[in-house]
Amino acid sequence: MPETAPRIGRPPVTSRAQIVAAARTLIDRDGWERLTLRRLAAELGIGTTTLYHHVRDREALLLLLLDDHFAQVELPALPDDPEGRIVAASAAMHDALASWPWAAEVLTADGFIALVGDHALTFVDTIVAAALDAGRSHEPAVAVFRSIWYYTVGEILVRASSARVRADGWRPDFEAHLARLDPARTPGLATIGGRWVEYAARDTYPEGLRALVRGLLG
Amino acid sequence: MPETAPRIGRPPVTSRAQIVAAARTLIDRDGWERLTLRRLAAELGIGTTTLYHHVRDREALLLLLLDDHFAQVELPALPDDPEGRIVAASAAMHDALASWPWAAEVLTADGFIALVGDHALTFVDTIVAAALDAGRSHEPAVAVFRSIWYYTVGEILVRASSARVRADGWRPDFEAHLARLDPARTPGLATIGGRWVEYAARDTYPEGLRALVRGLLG
DNA sequence: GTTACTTTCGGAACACGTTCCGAAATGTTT
DNA sequence: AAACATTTCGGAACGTGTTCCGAAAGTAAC
Repeated sequence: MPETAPRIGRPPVTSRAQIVAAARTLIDRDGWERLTLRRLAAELGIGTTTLYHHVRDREALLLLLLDDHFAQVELPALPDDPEGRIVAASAAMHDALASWPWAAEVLTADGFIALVGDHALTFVDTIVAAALDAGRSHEPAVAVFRSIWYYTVGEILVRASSARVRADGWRPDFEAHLARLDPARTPGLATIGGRWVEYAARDTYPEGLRALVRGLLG
Repeated sequence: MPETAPRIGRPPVTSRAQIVAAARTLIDRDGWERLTLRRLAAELGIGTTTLYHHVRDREALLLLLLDDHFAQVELPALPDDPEGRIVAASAAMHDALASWPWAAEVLTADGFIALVGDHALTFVDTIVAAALDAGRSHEPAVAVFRSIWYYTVGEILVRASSARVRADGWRPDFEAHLARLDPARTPGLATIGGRWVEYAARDTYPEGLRALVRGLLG
């Protein structure tokens, strides 16, 4: 946009890009959980309130960070057939998210719509376009993407949650809870028992994805 | 548990059940978004800090509330074939969550494992047991449940998010963002455009579920 | 009755995200 | 120069979830 409008008023002391950059610095130095708006403002040498003139929300900032991460991820070479393209793009999307330690936190910030930032849309589009190619009409194509998206985010969240459960103390609690189930009332779960937790920790994304895509397109 | 241990020390002024009941009262009276720990303690006539001796966390309280809701939901009559059983139980689980206006908030509180409270397990078990019946071994049966769970929660979250987007002002933002897409870079999304938002608002859970289950068991 | 022990209670304080609203800094007009 | 319009800045304050740690209230032993 080469529009240089009248440019009236006090000039901004900070840009959105600077904020994102400072946030990344802060995260790399002190860790994700120490990223607060106050600390971020201090890092930039501005008042905390000022952040709100550049970013709607803490959540909006997180989405900017997520998109910033997606900007550095490349879509791999894709197969020709639609199904293969969907699988490859989904796996790339999954890996991009899984390599981001704080993805779980951001992904649960606001559901699943606004989350799709500018750069992530490349991945989204590949999947939607492939579903269209495979003969789906508009609404079903979007539905295909959504199912894949749920599965992708879900598997990441479950694994993150499983890690947190292991780190805190209450993994024994949960396993004990499973073990204490009444086999008459919940025979299936009683059969599985503590292995539930074990399974949740295992990354079986690719297999599940292939089955899912086959079902969606089949 | 008829164990009556020595019972030493100061007797509790409140029980977990009373806390949950008070929370429900508060929600019914003032709305979900006004449920805070301070107000809850005030409702009970106890100090805010005291809540923490009965409940680990705000999140733990939400999970108790969710389970309390599931305790009032009945599993419908189920077909004989495993696939039909899975579909029916999943739909019941979905309806139970969808009828809970604050489900989205709770479901994103902590991922997907601890979330499965005591009463909800009836639904979980029905699905897992049916997958076992359909010939799946332990780990795949759990994987089947997880895929269904992701889809169920995801569709609820998307619809909740879509409603919030409509309520706030930034639906136009997002639609405009979609409309502004470069058709060369994202041809699929450019084709779909603003209808994305429209589709997200539509409840197509049953159709999607049937396709999903067919894929998972096929 | 006194002491010791165990458990629950809750006031005070902290950091957080967020909002109100007035101050500050610029471009434009007179 | 001066007044105005427009935009950004940020201090103060609110309500939130959460933790520290000492006070309170009971039971058991002496």
